[in-house]
Amino acid sequence: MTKNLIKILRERGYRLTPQREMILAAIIQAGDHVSAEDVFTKVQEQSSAINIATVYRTLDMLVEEGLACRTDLGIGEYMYATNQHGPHIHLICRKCGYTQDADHSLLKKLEETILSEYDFVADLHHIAIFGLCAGHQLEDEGGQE
Amino acid sequence: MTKNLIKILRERGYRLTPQREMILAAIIQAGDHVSAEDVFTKVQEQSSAINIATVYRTLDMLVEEGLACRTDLGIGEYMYATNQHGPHIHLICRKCGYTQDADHSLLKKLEETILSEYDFVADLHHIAIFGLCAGHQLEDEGGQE
DNA sequence: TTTACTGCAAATAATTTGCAAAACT
DNA sequence: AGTTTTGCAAATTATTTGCAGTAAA
Repeated sequence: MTKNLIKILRERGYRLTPQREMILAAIIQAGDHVSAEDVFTKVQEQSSAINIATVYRTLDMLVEEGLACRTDLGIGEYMYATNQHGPHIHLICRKCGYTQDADHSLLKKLEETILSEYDFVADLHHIAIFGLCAGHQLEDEGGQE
Repeated sequence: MTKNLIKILRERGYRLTPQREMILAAIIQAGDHVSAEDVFTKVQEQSSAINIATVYRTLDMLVEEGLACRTDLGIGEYMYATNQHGPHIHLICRKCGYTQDADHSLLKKLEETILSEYDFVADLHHIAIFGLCAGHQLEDEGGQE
């Protein structure tokens, strides 16, 4: 896994540094979306010799290279995941923040339609959809808690 | 339009201030998604007596009240629109930022499925979908520009 | 050796907040 | 009058950046 990504990066002219190895390992092991802070913390557990700026730079580089994706889950910070992390939909309750995953296959049709009708390749691997979870579907959505 | 929202706000116990009137008018007249800055600028054209903090506070209040929605279009700032702004999908090219709107009806099925299978009321009125526009669909998505 | 990469600390940039003054009801 | 709302300026927070030192290749 990690080896894979490292190899790709080297092929594309990037240098292999222990920081990058650790960051890659962390984001892959997480097996889920993680924030830059999450990665930073996780890496610090293994070695304290890393800087948050490096985490941001590496993460951005991975996204640039199409090896990871960056998703806004509405919590004020971007979340990252490698593309090896299976595609899915995030359903996020705007009242309580409760998050559940929905099956990605729901989007197959949408993806195809968008491509054929708008000539647009939708990147729906880790889309976030906001709304109301079962426990918060009262009639007055606008009411203050 | 504006009167409508004002009335609703008053019914909910909010006070009517010229600032709020101007902000409401601006966001409604825009007829599209606007940033807090956009609103601020627009309102300043009419009257210079308004502060950006008030714009943010009013916009947040409208979202809280369910009268407007806040969408992240991936440009580093949130965009706002009243719910009177017709629902649609934003297709945003991650290479060039080019944005086009797609018909919201594409999501009807998705919305229904999410509700029946996950008991989740998806708020898909102004969803943003990232991907690649017609001009940027090269085979190597990861290549650097 | 060469040039990319990192750490550090300061810079950004959007948004939020505390508090006293102003204004709606 | 009483309480909400505003303006102002400072605080926050996530992320970015300049630059000199460090380390892959």
